[in-house]
Amino acid sequence: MLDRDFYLQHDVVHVARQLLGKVLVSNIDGRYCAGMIVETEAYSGYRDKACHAWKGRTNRNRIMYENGGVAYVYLCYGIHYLFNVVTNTSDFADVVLVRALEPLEGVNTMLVRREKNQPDRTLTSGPGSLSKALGIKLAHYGTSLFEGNKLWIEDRGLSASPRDIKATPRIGVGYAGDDALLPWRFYIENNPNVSKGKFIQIAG
DNA sequence: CTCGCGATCTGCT
DNA sequence: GCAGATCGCGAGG
Repeated sequence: MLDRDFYLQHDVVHVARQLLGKVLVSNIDGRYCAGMIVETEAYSGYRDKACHAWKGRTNRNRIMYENGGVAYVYLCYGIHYLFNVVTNTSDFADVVLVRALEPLEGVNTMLVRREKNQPDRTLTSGPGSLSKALGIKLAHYGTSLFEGNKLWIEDRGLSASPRDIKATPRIGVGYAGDDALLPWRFYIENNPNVSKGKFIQIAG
């Protein structure tokens, strides 16, 4: 699994790019699942209006201020659990949101959790969907990603080549003013599992 | 305590 | 394209 030093890197945007092609593994409720990360977004602490840390420390976001390498999970729209990786050293409150996976192992378990009969490109596409497929819930708030056995990330040598990585503005953060335009969403081009969310297009 | 709203997904049109 | 689901957070009284 990726070690502590990977998560302590200071450039969260770079980490978001590096995570493409890495493999997110869950061993939750006795079920093993793995998927290659194909879409991420970077959120950069108090400097970034789209980041939950922009308004300062609260009970919900307190884990973001820890040293990198733990999970920040929160409930969105009262329905979906969104999984983030805390990065950088303590007090920066940088995180990477994992937005989509390509299923690799444990597909049957994912199907059961998602209440589907057949795999399709939506099985782990979108942040709420992938959390449901992997069994990630609020109980995993603060889970260590480098010294536990529930949730971790591996480098299996699948990393995307730089020319296949595309950048766009982040999805669903229109309220963030100028920061909504930052090209901090990254995905692997032509991967069918990348989410189809709406985002603000940069002119040209 | 109340209230507005959100880093979404799905199904219907 | 659009509304509904569903609830904790965070601000304000």
